[in-house]
Amino acid sequence: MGVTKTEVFTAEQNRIAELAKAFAHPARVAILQHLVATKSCICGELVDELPLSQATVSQHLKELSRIGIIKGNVQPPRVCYCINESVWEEAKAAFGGLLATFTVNECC
Amino acid sequence: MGVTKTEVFTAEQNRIAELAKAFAHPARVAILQHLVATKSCICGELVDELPLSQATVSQHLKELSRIGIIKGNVQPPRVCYCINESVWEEAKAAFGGLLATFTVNECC
DNA sequence: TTTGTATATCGCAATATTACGATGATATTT
DNA sequence: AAATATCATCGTAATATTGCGATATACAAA
Repeated sequence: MGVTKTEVFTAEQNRIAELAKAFAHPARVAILQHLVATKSCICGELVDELPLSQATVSQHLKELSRIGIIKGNVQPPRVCYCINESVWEEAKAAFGGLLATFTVNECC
Repeated sequence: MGVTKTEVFTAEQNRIAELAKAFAHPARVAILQHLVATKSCICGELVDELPLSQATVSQHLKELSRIGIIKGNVQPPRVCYCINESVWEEAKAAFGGLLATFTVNECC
C-alpha cells in the first residue's frame, strides 16, 4: 500500500523510524553534515552545495524540519537553518541506545 | 520521480542513507529489537510477534538482508535470522561518528 | 508418495517519495 | 513603485515503498 501501519507499533519504534528517515536519504545526510561542519547556520548556500534544484533542497529541508532535527531562522529574504540540538541529542540517545544493546549471537 | 540521484553523492553518504533505511520503518525497528533481545536467532517467530502478514514480514527481512544488517541461516523448512555483527558495528560507527561531530551552533 | 510446515516470491493496489519547473510570497534595494 | 533576491509551495511525473492474498518452493514427516 505504501502506508505504514504506525498504529500497531510502539511510540518508541515509530519515533526511531522517523528519526532514521532524517538520515535515510543521501541528500539529507549531506545537508546535516554541512550544517554540522559550518557551525554557523546555512541558508540557500545549501542549494549551491548540493547538485539538486532549489525546490528539491527546500523539500528536504522541510522534511528535516518536520522531524525536528533542524530548525530555521527566518531573516527575510533569507532563512538560516541549523541543527536542533535537543533533537540531535534525542537521535544520539535513540540510535546509541539501540545499537549498544546488541552483544553477541548464539547461533549463525 | 521517487528515484534518488545516488550518483551525485559520496559513497559514504549513500551508505549511511542505506544503513538508516534499516531503521526507517517501525516494523524493521521491531525486528531488529527482537533479534537483539533474543540472542539466539529467530525464525518465523517474528511473524507471530509482529501484527503484519507473513508476506510483509518476509519482505522486511529481505530488505534488512539486502542492507546486510541481518543474515539468515537456512535449516529447512525454517530460516534462522540474526544480527550481522560486522554490519551492526558499521552502523554503530557510521551513526556514532556522524552524531558525535556536532558540537554547538553559532546562531539560531 | 502424499501431506504438512515454513518461507519466499508474485501480482496487485494504494500511498509515499523524489525531483523539478513554474509560480507565489516576502522583504530589501533601487 | 518597480525590480531584485531568497525561499516556499504547487502541480506534475516517475519511481519506490508498504501491505497482503495467493501461489510457489523446499524439505520433513507420515
